[in-house]
Amino acid sequence: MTTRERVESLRAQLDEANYRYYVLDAPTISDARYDQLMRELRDLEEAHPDLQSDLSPTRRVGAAPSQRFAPVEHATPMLSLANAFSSEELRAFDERVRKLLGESAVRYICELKIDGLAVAVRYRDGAFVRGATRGDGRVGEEVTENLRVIPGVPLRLREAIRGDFEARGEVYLRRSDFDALNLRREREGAPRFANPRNAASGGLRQLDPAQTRERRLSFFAYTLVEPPPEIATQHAALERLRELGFPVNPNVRAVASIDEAVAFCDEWERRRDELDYEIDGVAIKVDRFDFQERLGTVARDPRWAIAYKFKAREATTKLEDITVSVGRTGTLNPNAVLAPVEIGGITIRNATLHNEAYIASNDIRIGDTVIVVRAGDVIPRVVGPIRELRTGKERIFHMPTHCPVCGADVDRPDGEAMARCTNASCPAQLVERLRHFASRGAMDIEGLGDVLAEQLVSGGLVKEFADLYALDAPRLAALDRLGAKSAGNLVAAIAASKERGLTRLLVGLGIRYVGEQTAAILARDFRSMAALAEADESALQRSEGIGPEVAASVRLFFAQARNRAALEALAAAGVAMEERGVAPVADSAIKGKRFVLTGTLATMTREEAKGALERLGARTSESVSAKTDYVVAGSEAGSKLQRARDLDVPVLDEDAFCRMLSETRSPTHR
DNA sequence: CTGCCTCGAGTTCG
DNA sequence: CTCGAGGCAG
Repeated sequence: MTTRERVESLRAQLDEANYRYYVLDAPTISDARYDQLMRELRDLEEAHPDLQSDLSPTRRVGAAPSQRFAPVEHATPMLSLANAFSSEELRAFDERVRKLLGESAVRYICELKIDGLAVAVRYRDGAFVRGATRGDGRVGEEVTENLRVIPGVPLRLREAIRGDFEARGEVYLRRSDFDALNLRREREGAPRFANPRNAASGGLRQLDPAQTRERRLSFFAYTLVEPPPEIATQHAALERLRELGFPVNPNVRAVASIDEAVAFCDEWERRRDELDYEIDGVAIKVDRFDFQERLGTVARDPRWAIAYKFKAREATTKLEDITVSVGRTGTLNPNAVLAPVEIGGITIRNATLHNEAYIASNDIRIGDTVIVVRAGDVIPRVVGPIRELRTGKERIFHMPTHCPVCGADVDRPDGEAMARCTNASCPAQLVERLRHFASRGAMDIEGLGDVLAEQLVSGGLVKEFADLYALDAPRLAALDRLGAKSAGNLVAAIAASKERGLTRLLVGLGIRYVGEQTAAILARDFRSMAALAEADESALQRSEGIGPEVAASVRLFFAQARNRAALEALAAAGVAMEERGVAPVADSAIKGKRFVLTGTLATMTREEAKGALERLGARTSESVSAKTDYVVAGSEAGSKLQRARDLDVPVLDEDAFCRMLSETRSPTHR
């Protein structure tokens, strides 16, 4: 074999491996073998400069940086699609198409709309010669060298088509590559990217193609420009693109009616999170090219296709300010004040920014135009700025050194993420603690929410928890916006809370590391506040799940004179200091089983379901693991249900769950 | 020491 | 719901 033949053979093997990996998704050689072939080829090319070629897989490492991106005129304009936001609009589109064509039924092809950047790639005699961004559709930017480093873009077609050939598609970044990229940047101290599309867009427009390569961009082709006559439909064109060596998205469906297209849209709007890349809708195209031609294009949009857009999950808006609030544990929480923006039917005005480190690592500045997402989790997040829109007037945020409410020093212990107000009687903390004390999981005082807590503290009526129990209706009615009737209801609710029992009282006190579960264990093992107050750290650690940190925190709470006095005042007011409530059933079929509740149940609240389970001796927890016995999934169950399936944990729907409850209960009835 | 598993804390809108 | 961090088993 001559050297030239060996070089050609290596290139063919590497191209084939690439095709099997990126297009067929079925690798046939190991990464190590691939690297070995690549090394041999590189060595041969270095030794024989006359054998070098732009089309060699070795060139995917990235050529020398270019000075700028030259404008490229698209011979055929890169069209945009008209948008539809509802099934009604899709049906109207279908009617118009059928009327214009005079057909009673038209076949469509449905393709996922990948959230990336559209590009055009040109080939001459089967060899990649030029790539360009969409630009405004008529003129784009030349990004040939950047596209060359994207493994999914074939450098040579699998058939050497004579003359010019052009395909179009989407450059995008997989979620997994996006996460890895951000992780790397975080380690390097570089700001995170807000979303995969921005990272891909920036990556493709790097002057140094080697930088583009590091982003690990991917590619899907979806358009064959100027198809030959024997290719008469879009689905045949996709098939052809695949044969030629382009990655083509597999989630495509040819349908015989608009109803099926609507079903496809609904299905993928539901399933969009299953994919490793982001999609923002579905492109619906008339399948037959002769029909497409007859329908033509008006203004900028073709009349033969429409883009169904999913409900938005993100939007851009202005970050007008960052305010700082004080939490019940004294944490200083930065909040984003946003110009109101609608995402998925809800208007967002505020969002948490967590802490100073989050703001810095995402490079968020006051005055920025920011991207806000509201994904599967309902709570919106500010994920990052659009740096291109900066004016230079943006301000970097710094955490205040003094509490914005009481003016006390702010402290941030080494290694901790949160800054804290050091004043234990800071009014803001008092309000938040009071709210927590009255909350559902704690003393459950109905009618005592954030507004009233604020009024009680600022009006000087409550300085510690016990003061609540001295309130009477006339004094409450003196507060703004509280009538005689609601004042009476509140007094009754406060009185009722005296009998909640030790667990809930412990939760309400807000001892660090003591939440619902830990409080329940402490109440179970120590039975009374007095016994708990006397327990030393080693006694506490004998309880299940209590380690040195929690034990020390509990000890510290009871060691402080102020807390002991507060507890005495509560006891004097008549608040129960022992565990109340029902003894669990001695024996039942589900005793000791671990349940996780997720989603919304129709016939009961999550709290009620939890109570019912606990009375039967079962345990509930918040996260699904291999130790979980059952997951109860209501409607709109989220990631926990997914995890249950991954771990093969039995899943009960509401019916099955109710049956289990009643069957378990009946033997204990007489 | 490492890798689960679990808990606590903070979170938005209507 | 997600993150951070404590508890605990191997």
